[in-house]
Amino acid sequence: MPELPEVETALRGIKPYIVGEKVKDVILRFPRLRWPIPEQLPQLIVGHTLKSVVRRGKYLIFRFDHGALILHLGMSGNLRIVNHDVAVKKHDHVDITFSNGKSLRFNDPRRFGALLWAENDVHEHKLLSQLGPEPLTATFSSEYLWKQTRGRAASIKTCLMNGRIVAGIGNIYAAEALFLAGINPKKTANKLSKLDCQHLAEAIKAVLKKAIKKGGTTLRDFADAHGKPGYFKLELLVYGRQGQACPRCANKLKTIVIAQRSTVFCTKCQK
DNA sequence: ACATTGACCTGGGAGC
DNA sequence: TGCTCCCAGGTCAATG
Repeated sequence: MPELPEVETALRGIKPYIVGEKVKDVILRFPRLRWPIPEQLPQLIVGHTLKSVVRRGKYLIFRFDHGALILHLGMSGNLRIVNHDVAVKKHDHVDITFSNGKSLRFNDPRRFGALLWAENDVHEHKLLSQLGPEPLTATFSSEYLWKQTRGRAASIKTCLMNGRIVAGIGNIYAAEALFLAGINPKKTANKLSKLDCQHLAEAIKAVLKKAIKKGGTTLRDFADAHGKPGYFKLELLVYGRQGQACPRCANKLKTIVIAQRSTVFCTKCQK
């Protein structure tokens, strides 16, 4: 389920049920995700109080006084809040049970997700230390995008999906933002004008804000903390709409492959 | 330093 | 119905 708006939606859904609660138990049913979940996780956090949960890019960080859990949903991960005695489903790999009787349940069919423990400063962790700025902060600006794209031979879409340049943007929102900005996804990053960068930075912020407001995009398996699906899908302008009419000029939307990911765009509106 | 590709997984849908 | 093939929201690690 996972680009920035979906992770943000998951965060908002789970936070009220678990922050300030003490961890009662950790159940590892299938600890082999992208990397093995540390076996000693129960000993590390049982009895400790969850102080806060924050998002960084597509990662969620669960802070304790003595360290933090880093969680990534991969391609198919999902978090639910359930009462501790609710029957498990297929691919419910981990439960973190809290003293209020609620469990945070991590389901991930494809197992590209991750759950790791970081001592000390979590932002110094290998997975987080190289991340670029959050796209919804002032640091991510037209000027920043201009500087980052100078000298880059990769396509602009590849750059948007590069977490070292900007965090949290994936295949859906890269396509949507490029459409909104009227930029061909295959355009060499270095060839973007200053005006392109301005339009693109604005488009990224606009599409992410709107998606968060709508509660993320549901393709097939994303649901919020209560199992309720997101509703943004109907409003996607280009993603998944290959062969259909461009919402702006009615030209037929085309698919190309960029960096092994399918990319939908309008050949007339996006130059 | 940057760009590209392979690899890791399961499940759903299309086509035969 | 059932099989095979293709595709899917990510991104690290290895290679050029």
